[in-house]
Amino acid sequence: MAEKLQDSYLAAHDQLYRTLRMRIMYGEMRPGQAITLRGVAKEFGVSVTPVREALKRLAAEGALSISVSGRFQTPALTNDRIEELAALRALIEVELATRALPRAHMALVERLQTINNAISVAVAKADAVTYIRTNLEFHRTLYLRAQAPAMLATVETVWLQMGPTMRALYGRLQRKDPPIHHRLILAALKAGDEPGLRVAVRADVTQGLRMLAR
Amino acid sequence: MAEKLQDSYLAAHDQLYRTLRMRIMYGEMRPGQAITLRGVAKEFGVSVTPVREALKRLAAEGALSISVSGRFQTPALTNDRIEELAALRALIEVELATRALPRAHMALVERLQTINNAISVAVAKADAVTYIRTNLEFHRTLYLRAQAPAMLATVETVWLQMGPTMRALYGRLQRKDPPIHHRLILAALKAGDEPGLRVAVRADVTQGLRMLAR
DNA sequence: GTGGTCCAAATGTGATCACAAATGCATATG
DNA sequence: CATATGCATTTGTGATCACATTTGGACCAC
Repeated sequence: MAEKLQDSYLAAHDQLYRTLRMRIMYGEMRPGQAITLRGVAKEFGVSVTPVREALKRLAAEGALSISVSGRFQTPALTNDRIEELAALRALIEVELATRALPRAHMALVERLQTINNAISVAVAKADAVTYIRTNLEFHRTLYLRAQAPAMLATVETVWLQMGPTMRALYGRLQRKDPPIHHRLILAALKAGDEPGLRVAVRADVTQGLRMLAR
Repeated sequence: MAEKLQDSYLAAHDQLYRTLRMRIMYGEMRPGQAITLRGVAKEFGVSVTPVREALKRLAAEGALSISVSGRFQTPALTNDRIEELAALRALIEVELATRALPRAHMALVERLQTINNAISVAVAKADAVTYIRTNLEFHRTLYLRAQAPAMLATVETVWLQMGPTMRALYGRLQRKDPPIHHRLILAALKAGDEPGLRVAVRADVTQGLRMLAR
């Protein structure tokens, strides 16, 4: 099976998948950017076989779209699709936060605050990729406490689909302030305030949507 | 690209994907059943290359699980995982039904009633596969009216993951009656009763869960 | 200049092969 | 009879090749 001795070793197609997935989810690619089998194969020094698997997998998750002739590119989402994905985020993430709440102890809140500081730094530097990555890390860290792997996987797929678009939106946004809703989330977690937490998460998730609908 | 002239032609790996996906979603395979590249390749008269793509794609969607040594098999879900997937169904399908409600005219209700009759026939014959397929067709027909393709795709992925388990559950269930909740859904659609529709959909989706938790 | 034609390069697809690891069963051993 | 050993088979992975289609642009006609 071409696997080496160490457990940490990953098959080539899996390594490719993870690397490309991060690039897409964290906004390192523009919407509509083309990807070719031989281009990726050359960049990573492998043949087209593992690249095909990685790209097909990403396409199956909606991270890439396939043209009628089989070409791969990052998706350029319509406004309707963005609204739908944001609604999905709201539905699932509110549930995940609710399930995490009874397990959210002080140590978790402190970790979230640390991540939030990193988000503020990224905002100050206008570093879009770091902003997106740390922002998603904030959410993922909270939701991991929900002990709901299927829900988390589903919402990560949604994040993946929105990656390139979020990057493009960030450029238009010109953020200057650290995320206000994250503070509301942290306050609700500390207070054990479930209704407040649900409102705060929903607001945070749908916040970026409003500036789009102008 | 090895495609023929007609638009209806599909690439081999896509044809494989759709066929296997239907087998899994509609409960034609038992939980834990093994699938091999060469076995599928031989059955369909193709090489392993397109089979690999189809199986990897199904695995990416959670329809198949991969052992540490790379073997494919249908997933055997834990009770926790089943509860989680049912909760996901409830979240998303209630939203889809709500979005479909204002567009649900009489013609749609009549189509749903026709499908419901087919479900009753399948129940009477104790035909598990037909029951699962027509039951999902009932839901899909309603949700198509919601004009929310991303949500529909997400919930179909959940159905896919539950396929083999639903079949196993059906064997234990020994259904004798046509689905009572579907009648409640139809009544709520006719009356334009959104709260009633939400309750009915949620009950229908989580119904099968209770007999599992015994 | 505009639109059409043709051809070379680029691209995805599927088959085949070599390889390494895992599997499973027969055989041996206590 | 139970357990361990060894070996042939099975299995997934990745590289390579041939092929058909698509793409892009140069070239030409009007």
